[in-house]
Amino acid sequence: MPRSTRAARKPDRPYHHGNLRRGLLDEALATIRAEGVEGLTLREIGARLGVSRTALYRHFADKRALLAGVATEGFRTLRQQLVAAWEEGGRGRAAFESMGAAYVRFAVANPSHYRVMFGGFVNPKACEPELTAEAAGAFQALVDALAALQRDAIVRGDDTVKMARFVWAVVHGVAMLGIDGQLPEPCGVEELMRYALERLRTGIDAAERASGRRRRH
Amino acid sequence: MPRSTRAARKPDRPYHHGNLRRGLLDEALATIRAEGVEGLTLREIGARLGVSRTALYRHFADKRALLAGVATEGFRTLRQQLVAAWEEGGRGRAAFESMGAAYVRFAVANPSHYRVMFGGFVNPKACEPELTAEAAGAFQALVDALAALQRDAIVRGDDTVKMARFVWAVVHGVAMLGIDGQLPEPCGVEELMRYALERLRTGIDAAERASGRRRRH
DNA sequence: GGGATCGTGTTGACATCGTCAACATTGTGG
DNA sequence: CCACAATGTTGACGATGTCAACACGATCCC
Repeated sequence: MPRSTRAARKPDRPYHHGNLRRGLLDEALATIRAEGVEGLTLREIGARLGVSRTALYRHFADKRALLAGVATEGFRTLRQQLVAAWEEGGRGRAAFESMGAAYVRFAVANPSHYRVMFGGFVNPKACEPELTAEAAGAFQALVDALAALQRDAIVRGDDTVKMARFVWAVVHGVAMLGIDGQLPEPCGVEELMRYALERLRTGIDAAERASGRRRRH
Repeated sequence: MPRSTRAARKPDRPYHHGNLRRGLLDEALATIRAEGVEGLTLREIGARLGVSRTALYRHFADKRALLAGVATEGFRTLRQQLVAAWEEGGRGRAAFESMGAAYVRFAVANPSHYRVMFGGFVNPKACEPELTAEAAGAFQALVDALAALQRDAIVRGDDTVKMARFVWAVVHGVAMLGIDGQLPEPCGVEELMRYALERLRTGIDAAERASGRRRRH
Protein backbone atom coordinates (compact mmCIF):
# COMPACT_ATOMS: atom_id res chain seq x y z
CA MET A 1 0.00 0.00 0.00
CA PRO A 2 1.10 3.61 -0.23
CA ARG A 3 4.07 3.64 2.04
CA SER A 4 3.73 7.41 1.70
CA THR A 5 6.33 9.24 -0.31
CA ARG A 6 9.28 7.63 1.32
CA ALA A 7 11.24 4.50 0.62
CA ALA A 8 13.25 6.08 -2.12
CA ARG A 9 16.92 5.94 -3.05
CA LYS A 10 18.06 6.47 0.52
CA PRO A 11 21.15 4.32 0.93
CA ASP A 12 20.74 3.66 4.67
CA ARG A 13 17.33 2.06 4.56
CA PRO A 14 17.91 -1.11 6.51
CA TYR A 15 14.50 -2.71 6.31
CA HIS A 16 10.89 -1.92 5.65
CA HIS A 17 10.70 1.58 6.98
CA GLY A 18 13.62 3.91 6.56
CA ASN A 19 15.35 3.94 9.92
CA LEU A 20 12.30 3.82 12.09
CA ARG A 21 14.18 4.25 15.32
CA ARG A 22 15.42 7.61 14.17
CA GLY A 23 11.94 8.63 13.12
CA LEU A 24 10.46 7.53 16.40
CA LEU A 25 12.88 9.62 18.39
CA ASP A 26 12.32 12.64 16.18
CA GLU A 27 8.57 12.33 16.18
CA ALA A 28 8.44 11.73 19.92
CA LEU A 29 10.51 14.81 20.52
CA ALA A 30 8.33 16.86 18.21
CA THR A 31 5.20 15.71 19.99
CA ILE A 32 6.69 16.35 23.38
CA ARG A 33 7.77 19.78 22.28
CA ALA A 34 4.30 20.54 20.98
CA GLU A 35 2.08 18.97 23.62
CA GLY A 36 4.27 18.25 26.59
CA VAL A 37 5.40 14.97 28.04
CA GLU A 38 1.94 13.97 29.16
CA GLY A 39 0.61 14.42 25.65
CA LEU A 40 2.88 11.78 24.22
CA THR A 41 1.04 8.65 23.11
CA LEU A 42 2.61 5.72 21.38
CA ARG A 43 -0.32 5.21 19.06
CA GLU A 44 -0.21 8.76 17.83
CA ILE A 45 3.46 8.85 17.00
CA GLY A 46 3.03 5.51 15.27
CA ALA A 47 0.20 6.89 13.20
CA ARG A 48 2.13 10.04 12.49
CA LEU A 49 4.92 7.95 11.06
CA GLY A 50 2.54 5.88 8.96
CA VAL A 51 3.30 2.83 11.02
CA SER A 52 1.27 0.68 13.33
CA ARG A 53 1.05 1.34 17.03
CA THR A 54 3.20 -1.52 18.24
CA ALA A 55 5.95 -1.09 15.71
CA LEU A 56 8.12 0.76 18.15
CA TYR A 57 8.39 -2.25 20.41
CA ARG A 58 11.00 -3.60 18.00
CA HIS A 59 13.22 -0.63 18.80
CA PHE A 60 12.32 0.29 22.36
CA ALA A 61 11.38 -2.02 25.16
CA ASP A 62 8.98 0.39 26.70
CA LYS A 63 7.49 3.82 26.64
CA ARG A 64 10.02 4.71 29.29
CA ALA A 65 12.77 3.43 27.06
CA LEU A 66 11.60 5.76 24.32
CA LEU A 67 11.58 8.62 26.77
CA ALA A 68 15.02 7.61 27.90
CA GLY A 69 16.16 7.79 24.30
CA VAL A 70 14.72 11.26 23.97
CA ALA A 71 16.43 12.27 27.19
CA THR A 72 19.70 10.82 25.98
CA GLU A 73 19.61 12.92 22.86
CA GLY A 74 18.76 15.92 24.98
CA PHE A 75 21.89 15.46 27.04
CA ARG A 76 23.90 15.05 23.88
CA THR A 77 22.58 18.29 22.43
CA LEU A 78 23.07 20.07 25.72
CA ARG A 79 26.66 18.94 25.95
CA GLN A 80 27.36 20.08 22.42
CA GLN A 81 25.96 23.52 23.12
CA LEU A 82 27.90 23.77 26.36
CA VAL A 83 31.15 22.79 24.71
CA ALA A 84 30.49 25.15 21.82
CA ALA A 85 29.85 28.04 24.18
CA TRP A 86 33.01 27.24 26.10
CA GLU A 87 35.26 26.96 23.09
CA GLU A 88 33.83 29.82 21.08
CA GLY A 89 33.95 32.01 24.14
CA GLY A 90 37.69 31.65 24.52
CA ARG A 91 37.86 29.14 27.39
CA GLY A 92 38.11 31.90 29.96
CA ARG A 93 35.79 33.38 32.51
CA ALA A 94 33.62 34.93 29.81
CA ALA A 95 33.36 31.54 28.16
CA PHE A 96 32.32 30.03 31.45
CA GLU A 97 29.52 32.51 31.86
CA SER A 98 28.58 31.93 28.25
CA MET A 99 28.23 28.26 29.15
CA GLY A 100 25.84 29.12 31.91
CA ALA A 101 23.79 31.25 29.57
CA ALA A 102 23.77 28.48 27.00
CA TYR A 103 22.54 26.01 29.57
CA VAL A 104 19.63 28.16 30.62
CA ARG A 105 18.89 29.04 27.03
CA PHE A 106 18.62 25.37 26.13
CA ALA A 107 16.29 24.69 29.03
CA VAL A 108 14.03 27.63 28.33
CA ALA A 109 13.97 26.99 24.60
CA ASN A 110 13.05 23.32 25.10
CA PRO A 111 11.17 23.16 28.38
CA SER A 112 9.38 19.90 27.74
CA HIS A 113 12.51 18.22 26.51
CA TYR A 114 14.35 19.47 29.55
CA ARG A 115 11.64 18.06 31.76
CA VAL A 116 12.02 14.64 30.20
CA MET A 117 15.69 14.81 31.07
CA PHE A 118 15.20 15.83 34.69
CA GLY A 119 11.58 15.16 35.56
CA GLY A 120 12.16 11.69 36.90
CA PHE A 121 10.49 9.99 33.97
CA VAL A 122 13.52 7.82 33.50
CA ASN A 123 15.06 5.61 36.09
CA PRO A 124 18.42 6.92 37.15
CA LYS A 125 19.39 3.45 38.32
CA ALA A 126 21.68 2.46 35.51
CA CYS A 127 18.73 0.92 33.73
CA GLU A 128 19.78 2.92 30.73
CA PRO A 129 23.56 2.97 30.56
CA GLU A 130 23.59 5.12 27.45
CA LEU A 131 21.50 7.74 29.18
CA THR A 132 23.67 7.91 32.26
CA ALA A 133 26.75 8.04 30.08
CA GLU A 134 25.44 10.95 28.06
CA ALA A 135 24.31 12.78 31.17
CA ALA A 136 27.74 12.27 32.67
CA GLY A 137 29.25 13.61 29.48
CA ALA A 138 27.30 16.83 29.71
CA PHE A 139 28.36 17.21 33.31
CA GLN A 140 31.93 16.49 32.36
CA ALA A 141 31.91 19.48 30.02
CA LEU A 142 31.30 21.65 33.04
CA VAL A 143 33.96 19.89 35.07
CA ASP A 144 36.50 20.37 32.33
CA ALA A 145 35.76 24.05 32.03
CA LEU A 146 36.05 24.52 35.77
CA ALA A 147 39.33 22.63 35.84
CA ALA A 148 40.71 24.97 33.19
CA LEU A 149 39.63 27.99 35.20
CA GLN A 150 41.32 26.48 38.21
CA ARG A 151 44.54 26.02 36.29
CA ASP A 152 44.48 29.71 35.48
CA ALA A 153 43.71 30.52 39.13
CA ILE A 154 40.50 32.20 38.12
CA VAL A 155 38.34 30.21 40.48
CA ARG A 156 39.04 28.56 43.79
CA GLY A 157 41.06 25.41 44.03
CA ASP A 158 38.33 23.40 45.67
CA ASP A 159 37.44 19.89 44.67
CA THR A 160 36.52 20.33 41.05
CA VAL A 161 33.66 17.88 40.93
CA LYS A 162 32.09 19.31 44.02
CA MET A 163 32.34 22.82 42.67
CA ALA A 164 30.93 21.66 39.36
CA ARG A 165 27.97 20.17 41.18
CA PHE A 166 27.38 23.46 42.86
CA VAL A 167 27.50 25.37 39.61
CA TRP A 168 25.27 22.78 38.00
CA ALA A 169 22.78 23.22 40.80
CA VAL A 170 22.75 26.96 40.24
CA VAL A 171 22.08 26.84 36.53
CA HIS A 172 19.67 23.97 36.94
CA GLY A 173 17.76 25.87 39.57
CA VAL A 174 17.60 29.01 37.48
CA ALA A 175 16.44 27.01 34.49
CA MET A 176 13.76 25.30 36.54
CA LEU A 177 12.45 28.58 37.86
CA GLY A 178 12.30 29.88 34.33
CA ILE A 179 10.53 26.82 32.99
CA ASP A 180 7.95 26.69 35.75
CA GLY A 181 6.86 30.18 34.88
CA GLN A 182 7.69 31.35 38.36
CA LEU A 183 9.53 34.33 36.97
CA PRO A 184 7.89 37.59 35.89
CA GLU A 185 8.40 37.48 32.16
CA PRO A 186 9.97 34.92 29.90
CA CYS A 187 12.95 37.19 29.56
CA GLY A 188 13.24 37.36 33.32
CA VAL A 189 15.27 34.19 33.15
CA GLU A 190 18.15 35.84 31.40
CA GLU A 191 18.21 38.68 33.85
CA LEU A 192 18.18 36.25 36.76
CA MET A 193 20.93 34.27 35.10
CA ARG A 194 23.06 37.37 34.73
CA TYR A 195 22.58 38.12 38.39
CA ALA A 196 23.23 34.52 39.33
CA LEU A 197 26.53 34.49 37.46
CA GLU A 198 27.56 37.65 39.26
CA ARG A 199 26.72 36.24 42.67
CA LEU A 200 28.24 32.94 41.69
CA ARG A 201 31.52 34.78 41.41
CA THR A 202 31.38 36.96 44.46
CA GLY A 203 28.84 35.32 46.73
CA ILE A 204 26.05 37.08 48.53
CA ASP A 205 27.96 38.20 51.59
CA ALA A 206 28.22 41.88 52.22
CA ALA A 207 31.40 43.01 50.44
CA GLU A 208 33.71 43.39 53.34
CA ARG A 209 35.78 40.28 53.07
CA ALA A 210 39.49 40.97 53.28
CA SER A 211 41.93 38.87 51.34
CA GLY A 212 42.66 36.70 54.34
CA ARG A 213 41.36 33.20 54.74
CA ARG A 214 43.21 32.20 51.64
CA ARG A 215 43.53 28.49 51.41
CA ARG A 216 45.46 27.26 48.46
CA HIS A 217 46.01 23.67 49.45
CA MET B 1 -23.36 -2.25 54.55
CA PRO B 2 -20.24 -2.27 56.64
CA ARG B 3 -19.06 1.24 56.23
CA SER B 4 -15.96 -0.10 57.91
CA THR B 5 -15.24 0.96 61.43
CA ARG B 6 -15.81 4.61 60.87
CA ALA B 7 -18.81 6.91 61.06
CA ALA B 8 -18.66 7.26 64.79
CA ARG B 9 -19.01 10.18 67.16
CA LYS B 10 -16.69 12.35 65.17
CA PRO B 11 -18.07 15.90 65.45
CA ASP B 12 -16.83 17.18 62.11
CA ARG B 13 -18.42 14.59 59.91
CA PRO B 14 -20.31 16.65 57.34
CA TYR B 15 -21.96 13.89 55.36
CA HIS B 16 -21.60 10.23 54.59
CA HIS B 17 -17.90 9.79 54.83
CA GLY B 18 -15.99 11.67 57.47
CA ASN B 19 -14.24 14.49 55.69
CA LEU B 20 -13.45 12.70 52.50
CA ARG B 21 -11.48 15.53 50.99
CA ARG B 22 -9.00 15.32 53.82
CA GLY B 23 -8.76 11.55 53.41
CA LEU B 24 -8.26 11.85 49.67
CA LEU B 25 -5.39 14.25 50.07
CA ASP B 26 -3.76 12.07 52.73
CA GLU B 27 -4.21 8.86 50.81
CA ALA B 28 -3.01 10.42 47.59
CA LEU B 29 0.09 11.68 49.31
CA ALA B 30 0.71 8.29 50.89
CA THR B 31 0.38 6.56 47.54
CA ILE B 32 2.61 9.07 45.83
CA ARG B 33 5.17 8.68 48.55
CA ALA B 34 5.07 4.91 48.22
CA GLU B 35 4.83 4.42 44.47
CA GLY B 36 5.68 7.75 42.90
CA VAL B 37 3.53 10.18 41.01
CA GLU B 38 3.00 7.86 38.08
CA GLY B 39 1.67 5.17 40.39
CA LEU B 40 -1.20 7.28 41.56
CA THR B 41 -4.56 6.01 40.35
CA LEU B 42 -7.89 7.48 41.31
CA ARG B 43 -9.54 4.10 41.53
CA GLU B 44 -6.99 2.76 43.94
CA ILE B 45 -7.14 5.62 46.37
CA GLY B 46 -10.91 5.42 46.24
CA ALA B 47 -10.81 1.74 47.05
CA ARG B 48 -8.25 2.30 49.75
CA LEU B 49 -10.63 4.72 51.41
CA GLY B 50 -13.54 2.32 51.14
CA VAL B 51 -15.22 4.60 48.66
CA SER B 52 -16.14 4.31 45.05
CA ARG B 53 -13.86 5.44 42.30
CA THR B 54 -15.71 8.55 41.23
CA ALA B 55 -16.38 9.84 44.71
CA LEU B 56 -13.53 12.25 44.53
CA TYR B 57 -15.12 14.17 41.71
CA ARG B 58 -17.31 15.82 44.36
CA HIS B 59 -14.21 17.32 45.92
CA PHE B 60 -11.79 17.76 43.05
CA ALA B 61 -12.57 18.68 39.49
CA ASP B 62 -9.82 16.57 38.09
CA LYS B 63 -6.89 14.36 38.77
CA ARG B 64 -4.75 17.40 38.22
CA ALA B 65 -6.79 19.25 40.79
CA LEU B 66 -6.07 16.51 43.30
CA LEU B 67 -2.39 16.74 42.48
CA ALA B 68 -2.60 20.49 42.83
CA GLY B 69 -4.05 19.98 46.27
CA VAL B 70 -1.22 17.68 47.22
CA ALA B 71 1.27 20.21 45.89
CA THR B 72 -0.43 22.97 47.83
CA GLU B 73 -0.05 21.09 51.07
CA GLY B 74 3.54 20.40 50.18
CA PHE B 75 4.25 24.10 49.87
CA ARG B 76 2.50 24.71 53.16
CA THR B 77 4.60 22.11 54.94
CA LEU B 78 7.74 23.41 53.29
CA ARG B 79 7.02 26.95 54.38
CA GLN B 80 6.38 25.83 57.93
CA GLN B 81 9.67 24.00 58.08
CA LEU B 82 11.52 26.92 56.56
CA VAL B 83 10.03 29.37 59.03
CA ALA B 84 10.71 27.01 61.92
CA ALA B 85 14.35 26.64 60.91
CA TRP B 86 14.70 30.39 60.58
CA GLU B 87 13.14 31.24 63.91
CA GLU B 88 14.62 28.41 65.93
CA GLY B 89 18.00 29.17 64.46
CA GLY B 90 18.04 32.71 65.80
CA ARG B 91 17.21 34.65 62.64
CA GLY B 92 20.85 35.16 61.85
CA ARG B 93 23.27 33.78 59.35
CA ALA B 94 23.24 30.39 61.02
CA ALA B 95 19.46 30.38 60.86
CA PHE B 96 19.65 31.19 57.18
CA GLU B 97 21.90 28.25 56.52
CA SER B 98 19.63 26.13 58.66
CA MET B 99 16.82 27.15 56.33
CA GLY B 100 18.76 25.93 53.36
CA ALA B 101 19.43 22.64 55.05
CA ALA B 102 15.78 22.30 55.98
CA TYR B 103 14.77 22.92 52.39
CA VAL B 104 17.01 20.23 51.02
CA ARG B 105 16.05 17.90 53.84
CA PHE B 106 12.39 18.28 52.96
CA ALA B 107 13.05 17.57 49.30
CA VAL B 108 15.20 14.54 49.94
CA ALA B 109 12.86 13.15 52.57
CA ASN B 110 9.84 13.51 50.28
CA PRO B 111 11.17 13.21 46.76
CA SER B 112 7.91 12.26 45.10
CA HIS B 113 6.00 14.94 46.91
CA TYR B 114 8.62 17.44 45.88
CA ARG B 115 8.30 16.33 42.30
CA VAL B 116 4.57 16.93 42.36
CA MET B 117 5.31 20.46 43.48
CA PHE B 118 7.88 21.22 40.82
CA GLY B 119 7.53 18.58 38.15
CA GLY B 120 5.15 20.53 36.00
CA PHE B 121 2.18 18.33 36.82
CA VAL B 122 0.20 21.38 37.77
CA ASN B 123 -0.43 24.34 35.58
CA PRO B 124 1.40 27.38 36.87
CA LYS B 125 -1.06 29.60 35.06
CA ALA B 126 -3.18 30.73 37.96
CA CYS B 127 -5.51 27.83 37.36
CA GLU B 128 -5.12 27.02 41.01
CA PRO B 129 -4.99 30.25 42.96
CA GLU B 130 -4.57 28.47 46.27
CA LEU B 131 -1.54 26.65 44.97
CA THR B 132 0.17 29.74 43.65
CA ALA B 133 -0.60 31.55 46.88
CA GLU B 134 0.95 28.81 48.99
CA ALA B 135 3.97 28.60 46.73
CA ALA B 136 4.39 32.33 46.97
CA GLY B 137 4.15 32.03 50.74
CA ALA B 138 6.99 29.56 50.90
CA PHE B 139 9.08 31.83 48.72
CA GLN B 140 8.16 34.77 50.89
CA ALA B 141 9.68 33.04 53.91
CA LEU B 142 13.00 33.14 52.12
CA VAL B 143 12.53 36.75 51.07
CA ASP B 144 11.76 37.76 54.65
CA ALA B 145 14.84 36.00 55.97
CA LEU B 146 17.03 37.64 53.37
CA ALA B 147 15.56 41.03 54.13
CA ALA B 148 16.43 40.58 57.79
CA LEU B 149 19.98 39.64 56.89
CA GLN B 150 20.16 42.71 54.73
CA ARG B 151 19.01 44.91 57.60
CA ASP B 152 21.85 43.55 59.67
CA ALA B 153 24.26 44.10 56.77
CA ILE B 154 25.12 40.44 56.70
CA VAL B 155 24.39 40.02 53.03
CA ARG B 156 24.54 42.39 50.12
CA GLY B 157 21.99 45.10 49.64
CA ASP B 158 20.88 43.87 46.24
CA ASP B 159 17.28 43.63 45.20
CA THR B 160 15.88 41.26 47.78
CA VAL B 161 13.54 39.35 45.54
CA LYS B 162 16.19 38.82 42.94
CA MET B 163 18.65 37.57 45.52
CA ALA B 164 15.98 35.33 46.97
CA ARG B 165 15.39 33.86 43.54
CA PHE B 166 19.07 33.15 43.25
CA VAL B 167 19.20 31.44 46.63
CA TRP B 168 16.06 29.52 45.80
CA ALA B 169 17.66 28.35 42.59
CA VAL B 170 20.68 27.11 44.48
CA VAL B 171 18.78 25.06 47.04
CA HIS B 172 16.34 23.87 44.42
CA GLY B 173 19.17 22.75 42.21
CA VAL B 174 20.92 20.94 45.02
CA ALA B 175 17.68 19.27 46.02
CA MET B 176 17.03 18.17 42.46
CA LEU B 177 20.48 16.69 42.10
CA GLY B 178 19.93 14.81 45.31
CA ILE B 179 16.53 13.53 44.30
CA ASP B 180 17.61 12.41 40.86
CA GLY B 181 20.22 10.20 42.43
CA GLN B 182 22.95 11.99 40.56
CA LEU B 183 24.98 12.27 43.70
CA PRO B 184 27.23 9.52 45.06
CA GLU B 185 25.39 8.52 48.19
CA PRO B 186 22.14 9.68 49.68
CA CYS B 187 24.11 11.54 52.29
CA GLY B 188 26.06 13.25 49.55
CA VAL B 189 23.30 15.81 49.39
CA GLU B 190 24.06 17.20 52.79
CA GLU B 191 27.72 17.48 52.02
CA LEU B 192 26.98 19.26 48.77
CA MET B 193 24.56 21.53 50.60
CA ARG B 194 27.21 22.43 53.13
CA TYR B 195 29.60 23.28 50.35
CA ALA B 196 26.91 25.17 48.46
CA LEU B 197 26.15 27.33 51.49
CA GLU B 198 29.83 28.12 51.83
CA ARG B 199 30.16 29.13 48.20
CA LEU B 200 26.88 30.94 48.39
CA ARG B 201 28.54 33.21 50.89
CA THR B 202 31.90 33.75 49.29
CA GLY B 203 31.41 32.84 45.66
CA ILE B 204 33.67 30.66 43.62
CA ASP B 205 36.21 33.25 42.57
CA ALA B 206 39.76 32.78 43.68
CA ALA B 207 40.04 34.58 47.02
CA GLU B 208 41.83 37.71 45.98
CA ARG B 209 39.02 40.20 45.95
CA ALA B 210 39.90 43.38 47.76
CA SER B 211 37.25 45.29 49.60
CA GLY B 212 36.83 47.76 46.77
CA ARG B 213 33.94 47.68 44.39
CA ARG B 214 31.60 48.36 47.26
CA ARG B 215 28.23 49.46 46.05
CA ARG B 216 25.81 50.27 48.75
CA HIS B 217 23.17 52.12 46.76
C1' DG C 1 18.72 -21.34 -6.05
C1' DG C 2 15.86 -22.50 -2.10
C1' DG C 3 14.54 -23.00 2.34
C1' DA C 4 15.83 -21.64 7.34
C1' DT C 5 16.11 -17.77 10.16
C1' DC C 6 16.06 -13.57 12.14
C1' DG C 7 14.68 -8.77 11.94
C1' DT C 8 10.75 -5.98 11.36
C1' DG C 9 5.88 -4.54 11.13
C1' DT C 10 0.61 -5.74 11.74
C1' DT C 11 -3.70 -7.22 13.76
C1' DG C 12 -6.45 -8.58 17.65
C1' DA C 13 -7.22 -8.47 22.16
C1' DC C 14 -7.02 -7.25 27.10
C1' DA C 15 -6.52 -4.87 31.43
C1' DT C 16 -6.39 -0.42 33.23
C1' DC C 17 -7.35 4.31 33.58
C1' DG C 18 -9.80 8.95 33.69
C1' DT C 19 -14.14 10.70 33.16
C1' DC C 20 -19.09 11.47 32.26
C1' DA C 21 -24.15 10.62 32.79
C1' DA C 22 -27.68 8.86 35.44
C1' DC C 23 -29.13 7.32 39.70
C1' DA C 24 -29.24 6.59 44.84
C1' DT C 25 -28.70 8.21 49.47
C1' DT C 26 -28.19 11.38 53.21
C1' DG C 27 -28.27 15.52 55.76
C1' DT C 28 -30.41 20.25 56.08
C1' DG C 29 -33.56 24.12 55.74
C1' DG C 30 -38.20 25.97 55.11
C1' DC D 1 -42.52 16.74 56.73
C1' DC D 2 -40.89 17.56 52.46
C1' DA D 3 -38.16 19.79 48.80
C1' DC D 4 -33.39 20.43 47.89
C1' DA D 5 -28.71 20.34 47.74
C1' DA D 6 -24.63 17.79 48.96
C1' DT D 7 -22.48 13.55 48.61
C1' DG D 8 -21.57 8.85 46.97
C1' DT D 9 -22.53 4.75 43.46
C1' DT D 10 -23.07 2.17 39.21
C1' DG D 11 -22.57 1.64 34.30
C1' DA D 12 -20.39 2.78 30.48
C1' DC D 13 -17.14 4.76 27.04
C1' DG D 14 -12.98 6.10 24.77
C1' DA D 15 -8.14 6.08 25.14
C1' DT D 16 -3.84 3.97 26.30
C1' DG D 17 0.19 0.67 27.07
C1' DT D 18 1.32 -3.80 26.18
C1' DC D 19 1.29 -8.76 25.01
C1' DA D 20 0.55 -12.82 21.84
C1' DA D 21 0.15 -14.49 17.42
C1' DC D 22 0.83 -13.78 12.83
C1' DA D 23 2.78 -11.77 8.28
C1' DC D 24 6.30 -9.91 5.47
C1' DG D 25 11.13 -9.15 4.00
C1' DA D 26 15.99 -9.63 3.81
C1' DT D 27 19.96 -12.45 4.58
C1' DC D 28 22.55 -16.61 5.25
C1' DC D 29 23.87 -21.23 4.53
C1' DC D 30 23.96 -25.38 1.97
